[in-house]
Amino acid sequence: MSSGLITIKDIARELRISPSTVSRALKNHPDISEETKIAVNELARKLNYQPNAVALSLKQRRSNTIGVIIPEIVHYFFSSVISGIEDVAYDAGFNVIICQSNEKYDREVVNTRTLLANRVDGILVSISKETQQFDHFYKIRENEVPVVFYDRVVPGFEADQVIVDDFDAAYRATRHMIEGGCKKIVHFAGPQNLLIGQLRKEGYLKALREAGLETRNEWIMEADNFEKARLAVLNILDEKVNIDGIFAVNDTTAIGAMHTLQKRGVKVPNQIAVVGFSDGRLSGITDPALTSVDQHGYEMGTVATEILLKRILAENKNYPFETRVLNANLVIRGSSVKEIS
Amino acid sequence: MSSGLITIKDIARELRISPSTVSRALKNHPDISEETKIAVNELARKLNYQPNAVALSLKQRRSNTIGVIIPEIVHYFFSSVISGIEDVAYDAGFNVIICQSNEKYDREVVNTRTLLANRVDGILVSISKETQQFDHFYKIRENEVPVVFYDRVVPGFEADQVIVDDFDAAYRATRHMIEGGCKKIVHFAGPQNLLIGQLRKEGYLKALREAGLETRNEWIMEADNFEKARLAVLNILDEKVNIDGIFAVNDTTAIGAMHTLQKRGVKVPNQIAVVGFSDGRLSGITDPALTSVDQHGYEMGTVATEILLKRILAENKNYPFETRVLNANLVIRGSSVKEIS
DNA sequence: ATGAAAGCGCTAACAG
DNA sequence: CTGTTAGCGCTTTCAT
Repeated sequence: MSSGLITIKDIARELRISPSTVSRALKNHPDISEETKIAVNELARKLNYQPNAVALSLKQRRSNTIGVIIPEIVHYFFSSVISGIEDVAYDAGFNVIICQSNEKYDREVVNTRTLLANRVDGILVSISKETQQFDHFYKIRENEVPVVFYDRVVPGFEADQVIVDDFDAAYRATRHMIEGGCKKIVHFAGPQNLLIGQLRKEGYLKALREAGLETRNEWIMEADNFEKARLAVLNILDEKVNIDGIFAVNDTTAIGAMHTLQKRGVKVPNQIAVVGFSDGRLSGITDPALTSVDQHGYEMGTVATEILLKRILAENKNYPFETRVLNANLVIRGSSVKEIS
Repeated sequence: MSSGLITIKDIARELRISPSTVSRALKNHPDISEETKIAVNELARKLNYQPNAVALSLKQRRSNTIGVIIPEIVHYFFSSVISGIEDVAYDAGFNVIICQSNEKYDREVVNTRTLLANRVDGILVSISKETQQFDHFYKIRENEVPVVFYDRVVPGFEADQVIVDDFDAAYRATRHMIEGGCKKIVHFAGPQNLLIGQLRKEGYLKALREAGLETRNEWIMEADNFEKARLAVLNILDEKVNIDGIFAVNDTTAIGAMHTLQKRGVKVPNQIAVVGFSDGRLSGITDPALTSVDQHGYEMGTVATEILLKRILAENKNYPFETRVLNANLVIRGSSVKEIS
């Protein structure tokens, strides 16, 4: 923090008035005469006065800052969320402190400490893949700092939440594959300690059962990134597991699967259809383009921030928690549409 | 900011000692007896005391926060940069306030004001595509807040900088195309008010000239996104401009070009080779995979932050400015390698 | 070894 | 209409 910055006192001294008068003049307080108001504002502009937000925070016990804990910025979905958060916060005059957990529990815990120490007015969290213990969130609550979970929530933790209807989206995605003629669909699943991992799997299972199709435990493989998808596909091909569709828990995984299939000469979608989840920047540009579920990251960011700000600004914060479910639409592209043969 | 948070006073009251003693005990000051130290630390832990970083900032005139101005988070390159910034800042105990300019000059100006108001200890900036006027940066300097520019710098503004050798990278990329047999290469250029736009163009031109190839003004088109690339390609095809290579200022543009070419039945790379710049997540997954320049976003973030922290922590900040040039390596993939015919 | 007091920049209740 | 004062949470001289 530079020492060069002008304070209200500097203006007061120069104008031979008291700091409080300057303060009031600056906020256009009715008590102050036009004359002094003009003098003060003029000098303030001339000296390029910037009110010290830190002092304000301390005084008002309100930092006008919200904290964000995000698993990994370098994902189209998450960076879209941040973008949404940023835009809404910015319009409301709030700053955003970003903390990456890098999908690590330990780091997530430190992140919450940092944000509390910085007296953020509220926190937006999507939990890491590793997180299985939630004391740190209870600590936030004890400190009466509002939290909104987005996308990856803590099961059973009462709080505002913004999620996508993962269950339904996975169900519809799988049904789409079935309607397209798939009968033996495997699922590349996410970590089952994350609710979204469970829900996407359940949606997949529901669609299969509803259609009277076979479900098998071996058809559910934990694979949630490019490399794991590659290995899983190699395994499938080597073991000659007979399948005609892959529903992946996210796009990177789906793309990893598609690549490996194609490298091995398997035709997508005709031999094996592939569907992803998240609809990142990637989905449009593969060949064939990837069918995926649009998760509306930007919207999730805006909605979560609106909910958080509402609670921050509320007189009485004890109104019931809200769970907002965004609907995720299936974007059908080439990777799932088998050609008529 | 919640009122529930424990302060040093609460501890003092409970222990019937003075706040100053608590403060000292907490920082393990030699004057304090072991006894009280233990008592204080125990109670602090028990009450889950978190030092108020805001009060500290005010007192120490140092916020332990750095500000980041970034054009758009939703780009692989920029989000990688943030990731690098985050990691280094985090290790040094600094927070990161992110501001998106969304490529708008006005917003960038507001961003600088916000960061100054929040008394960040330093600022990392990559200027927006729109920015042509630089008063706001001079204002930062007047306030003696250190700035480091990364990737998109202000020409002529004396400051620490971290850049990629855009000129050389563009030169090498173009030469690679020439060596692969291209003779008529067009350039899809970025905004020429950005130094990187100019440098990439100049590198391209140098390679052509050096090889004794023709250069034409019509071969340089301003196209720096998917859509503009699409239109530019359509124009080329409709006008039957005879070319055999496209060097694009970034990957999105290159991919837009490739797609449109392929849709019109043009073979990439055999009829027209395509090379991008930035090496995002996208480049590996197109078909053919895109040859591109790896810009090392994460490294740029870490290096820029290290340089900034060094200056922030320096006793005397008046040592010469540093310009760090990261070398960008060309990643050769299928889109530029013509098959032997 | 501990406490009292001042001050970081700002606001607001209270007093004229 | 303006000034005085106290205080937000913390550190740091200066006393004791």
